[in-house]
Amino acid sequence: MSIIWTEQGLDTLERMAPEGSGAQSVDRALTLLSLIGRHCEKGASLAAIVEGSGLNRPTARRLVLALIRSRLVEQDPVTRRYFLGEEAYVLGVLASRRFGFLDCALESLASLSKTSGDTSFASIRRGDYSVCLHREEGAFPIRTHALDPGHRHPLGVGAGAMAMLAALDDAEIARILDTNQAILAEHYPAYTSEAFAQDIAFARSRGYALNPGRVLQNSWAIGMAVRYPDGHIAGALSVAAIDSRMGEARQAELARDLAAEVLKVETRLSGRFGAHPTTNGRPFKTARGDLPPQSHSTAPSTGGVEP
Amino acid sequence: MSIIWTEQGLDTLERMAPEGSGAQSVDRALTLLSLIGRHCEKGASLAAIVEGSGLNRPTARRLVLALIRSRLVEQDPVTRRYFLGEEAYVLGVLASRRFGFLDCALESLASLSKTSGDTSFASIRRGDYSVCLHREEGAFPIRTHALDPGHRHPLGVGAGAMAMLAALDDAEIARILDTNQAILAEHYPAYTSEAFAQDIAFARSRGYALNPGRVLQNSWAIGMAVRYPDGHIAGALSVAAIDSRMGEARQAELARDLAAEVLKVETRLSGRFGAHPTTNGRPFKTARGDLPPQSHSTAPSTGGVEP
DNA sequence: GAAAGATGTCCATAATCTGGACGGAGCAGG
DNA sequence: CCTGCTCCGTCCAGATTATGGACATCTTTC
Repeated sequence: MSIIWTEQGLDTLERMAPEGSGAQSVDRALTLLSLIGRHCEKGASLAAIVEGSGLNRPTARRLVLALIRSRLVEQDPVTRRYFLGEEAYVLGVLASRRFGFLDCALESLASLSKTSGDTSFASIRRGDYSVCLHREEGAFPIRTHALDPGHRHPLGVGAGAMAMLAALDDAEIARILDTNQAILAEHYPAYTSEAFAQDIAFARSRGYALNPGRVLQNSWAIGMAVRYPDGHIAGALSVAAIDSRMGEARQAELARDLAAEVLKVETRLSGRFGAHPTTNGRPFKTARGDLPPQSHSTAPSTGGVEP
Repeated sequence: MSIIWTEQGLDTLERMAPEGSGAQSVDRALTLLSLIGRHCEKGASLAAIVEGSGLNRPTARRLVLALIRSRLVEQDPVTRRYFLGEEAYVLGVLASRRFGFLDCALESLASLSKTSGDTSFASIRRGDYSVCLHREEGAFPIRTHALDPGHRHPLGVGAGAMAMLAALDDAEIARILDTNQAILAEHYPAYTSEAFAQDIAFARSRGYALNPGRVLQNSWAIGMAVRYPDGHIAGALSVAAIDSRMGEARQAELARDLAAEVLKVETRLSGRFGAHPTTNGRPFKTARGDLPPQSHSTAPSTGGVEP
């Protein structure tokens, strides 16, 4: 009925292990971890994990037990459902010294939702996907719950994700769309190549991305990308509302607010990561989608430090 | 020379796997993850990882590669050092819906450091250890850097950790001290059984824990535990200063401020987790130190929901 | 500029993980 | 109260997987 793809499935496993590079159980376990993260609100049942991972029950359970031993995952003793654990929180806090996008964005989301009355989101790119980190509700009573924290959509699907996609160069866009081809065709019929081309062109000319109800009918949204001081993309902010609240005029208005907040977030990021030009105070780009299992001397692409 | 135990070693591995419960590479990999988390500031070299884990290089590298594949870890292409990756940040954000201690504490840390001029910390309990999540510097020029984010000390070592320890019941305290015995003897000679008994008694009678320079000479601190609405411990706040700024009078003064901020944090936590009495809006206690590899019906101890 | 110190890699051996099959808990209905 | 169903957790022989000593390479040091 809905086009949404919440209980998203066994995509990652297949594509992930580039090729016999050892430690496969670890790969599988971490896939499960990510999967459990997506169900962070209500927890993941073992069945859901099995279903979502393509593994079989015993294997999944053994791996999840390992995650529990490390406290990355907890199991509700009564519901038997699996949740992210305390260690995940701790690691996140420690990692946020290098990836503080959400920290810098929260305030702006609050402001956006307050002035607009609609719901705003922060998303980041993770490989060829976009993950929602936070949803800030607005006061307007009709709210679209198309996107929950933890949910993941292919890059380009949704306003924030489209803003991030449109900010990339054409070659990479092509690669990403190609990689996600199968999933797009299966779960997001509204996102044809033409739709992508159109949305990308729109985003580039207008400066903001628009999702004209492609994921969920009547649920429109606009989004803008946020960049680290060095220019690479930190994430995106977006605001969603029902279509009747997204006419041309209001789009322009929201886009103005959005732009202002994006600037603020970038300023905060800059204050936090831009100050250490020589040291490693900010994330370096990693290899992208694939990851040819290391090549000592063939990583000049971006460098970790200054140009 | 220093008593501090920063580059802490191969303790976890040995004790962790309760006994042949499968998925051992996952255990090892996640131990490495935690280890890398401890070096979050400057990154971990492969040598440090090898040293710290007790594994050998090839194995460590293979496991770290698996972590990199999952984006939980990144490697600086030039330094070759390993850092926590973006996925760790994402998971942390998602987990923080259930463990938002630091979110609720940050503001109070800022306030504490501002009014006192000294450095304040937020720590949480992780098993039989205490992990520092955040350090907020004060204005006073002489600062002790005894505790960095990511650092881990046995429960009871340091003011915050002692506050959490003293809040537990005697049986559990005994178990914890017993578990940590070897590490304490080796790395924290100042923490004798008598010292513990004394500090615990002090904390319980005064309402705040005091570290009279036991970790680092002249570096004193006071700490107080913070609780979730259901009474179980969320973490601790602490303030550290050189001994000359920790006389009885100032202790009392700081303790008063600390108590006020602890109350605020607990109020925030309550607003965030207390509101959902029936649903799973807050973390449930997990099994403690060990974790007898699951026992379906023998987990009535704490229950996940309401009494 | 050569030694020392790290990092990354290979491959035969040995231990580990896999997954079909089984037992049990909780629940709805007759 | 029992039956049927679903979901969860566990076991064990077979097969795939990980292990770590030894080697190659790059970087730093004296």
